[in-house]
Formats: sequence, structure tokens, C-alpha cells
Amino acid sequence: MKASELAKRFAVNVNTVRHYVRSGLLTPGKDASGYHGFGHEEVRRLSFILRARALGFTLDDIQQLLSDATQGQSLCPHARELIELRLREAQEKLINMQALVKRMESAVEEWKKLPDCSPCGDHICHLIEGDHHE
Amino acid sequence: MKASELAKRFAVNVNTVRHYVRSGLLTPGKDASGYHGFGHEEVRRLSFILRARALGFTLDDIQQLLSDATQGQSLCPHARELIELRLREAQEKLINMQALVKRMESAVEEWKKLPDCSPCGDHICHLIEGDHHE
DNA sequence: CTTGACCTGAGAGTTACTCGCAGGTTTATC
DNA sequence: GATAAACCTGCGAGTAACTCTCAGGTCAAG
Repeated sequence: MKASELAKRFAVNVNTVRHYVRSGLLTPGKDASGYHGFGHEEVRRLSFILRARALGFTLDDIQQLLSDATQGQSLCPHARELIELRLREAQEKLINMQALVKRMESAVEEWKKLPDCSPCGDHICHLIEGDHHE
Repeated sequence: MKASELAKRFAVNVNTVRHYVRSGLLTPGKDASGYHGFGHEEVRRLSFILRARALGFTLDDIQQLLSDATQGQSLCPHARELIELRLREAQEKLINMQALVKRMESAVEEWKKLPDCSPCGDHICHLIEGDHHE
């Protein structure tokens, strides 16, 4: 199976597959003419990668887990540890995003009540510099 | 005023100031020995940049707005347009983040009930590949 | 046998910093 | 007045996870 076929099968961009190959997450063989040969093993690996990605693991985490697996270890303890870390990070990021969206929404609302500013020496833009979103 | 003094005044990393200089957002003069000279104008610009950044504008947006301003135009219409765009993007990102955090939280909960997997030929990790978070 | 479709690896671009480096400057000490 | 510590400078590279583009190789059809 070639990269493009694998990509189609999982509905991902072919460049994503190539990126995973380049990063060492996938290690397809090669046929006589230099084309990739993705087999069962690679299909399973990509499936695993996409699942893990959807759970918030970084590609580097996934690389570590796969490397645990090829050494015959159970990767579960490692996976449990990592997901808790990534979850905490994601929760923090979420809180920041929520605050940002709130700031942006209230700025949009406030700005509706304000006229456009004419340029003057004191400020660059009273909408952005105003104190209505402090 | 040198870069480090400006940075301290706004409590940002001095490298951030330098980054803004490199990107053309700040355009300090130079003194005889090659050190930056940040004056009132630059202080005002940095203040504007930080406010705009906190409202979700990208540095490229801010560059555009500042360039409008130096051409004597009112940048408000442009700012209104841009913030609506960035807000839509941020809302979408927020929704994705919320979904991700939810998936992660329920995975962590589910995994508590499951034992570590022993390696077997059928899967890489049943926690990650399992169907409990579909 | 040529055209067009497809494949490959490698390199660069994205965002907004952040860090490290080599070399120049200023200040304090002896 | 020499020297060392503590600054400053621009520049290059690294971060995450792709995505795009490119030149060059391969293959099937007409």
C-alpha cells in the first residue's frame, strides 16, 4: 500500500502520513521502485497514532509509547502518566481560551456602542486602547 | 530607554521586545554606541500591541493596524472586521478544546476501571485503542 | 514514445515567541 | 589603566504538527 492509499483509508492528508514517516512514527518498507509499502503493521500503527492524537497525546508522546511497545513493555503506566499531564495542560489552555473568547465577545459588544475614532495624537485606537475591557 | 528597560516596564520578556523590533512592530532609534533608544512613541506602540494581543489579534493583524494608523487612516473599521474574524476562529478553537478536554477526562475515568494491558499481537494498547471513548 | 497522473524525499512556511551565541559596551574593582 | 562582570546588539535556530511546493523518478494509456 502506498502513502496516498493509506491516507485515503484514514481520511487524512497524504502529507500527514509522510510527516509521520519522516518523524519515525511509521516505518514502511520499500518496493523495488522506491515506493512505500505499508502493510498490516503500519495500518495498525497509524490507527493507534490517530486514536492517541485524538486523546491529546503529542506526537512525541506517541513516539515514546510506540517505542515502549516495541520493547515488549506494557505502555499503559506510561500512557496513564502522560494523559494526566496532557489533560492538565489542556485544561489550563481551555481556561485561557475561555477567558480570551469572553474578552473578545465583550469587546465586540462594547465597540458596537462606540463610533470610529479619528486619529489624534493621544492614542492609536480608542477601541483597542479603551478601558472598557479591563 | 533600552530594550531591557522597556521590557521591565511592561513586564514582558526582553526577547519579546526584540522580537517585535525584528518584526517591525517597534522601530526604535539608535544611540551612538548602537543601543536602542525607545521613546514615548515606542512606549505607546508597545502598549497598543499588548492590548491588541490580549484581544486576540495576531501580530500580523497588529502590524496592519499600525500601518493603517501611520497612514493617517482610522483603523477602527479594519479593527472591527479583524476582531470578528479572530473571534469566530477563537470560538471554533474553544469548542474543539472543550471537546478534547471532555474526551480526555472521560478516558482518564474509564482507564481507572481498566487494568494495564499485557502486550499481545492484536493491539498496541487497549486503553488507547479501546472503544470506551468513541 | 510521449503525455499525464502519481510517487518520492527534502526544504521551507506557518505562530509567537524563546534561547543561545559571538561580539561590542559599560561599569566596577583593583 | 587593565580587567572582569554585567550588560547590550543582531542573528540563527528551536518549538508543534502539520502543509505546501519542488525537482526528479515511475507507471499506465493511447
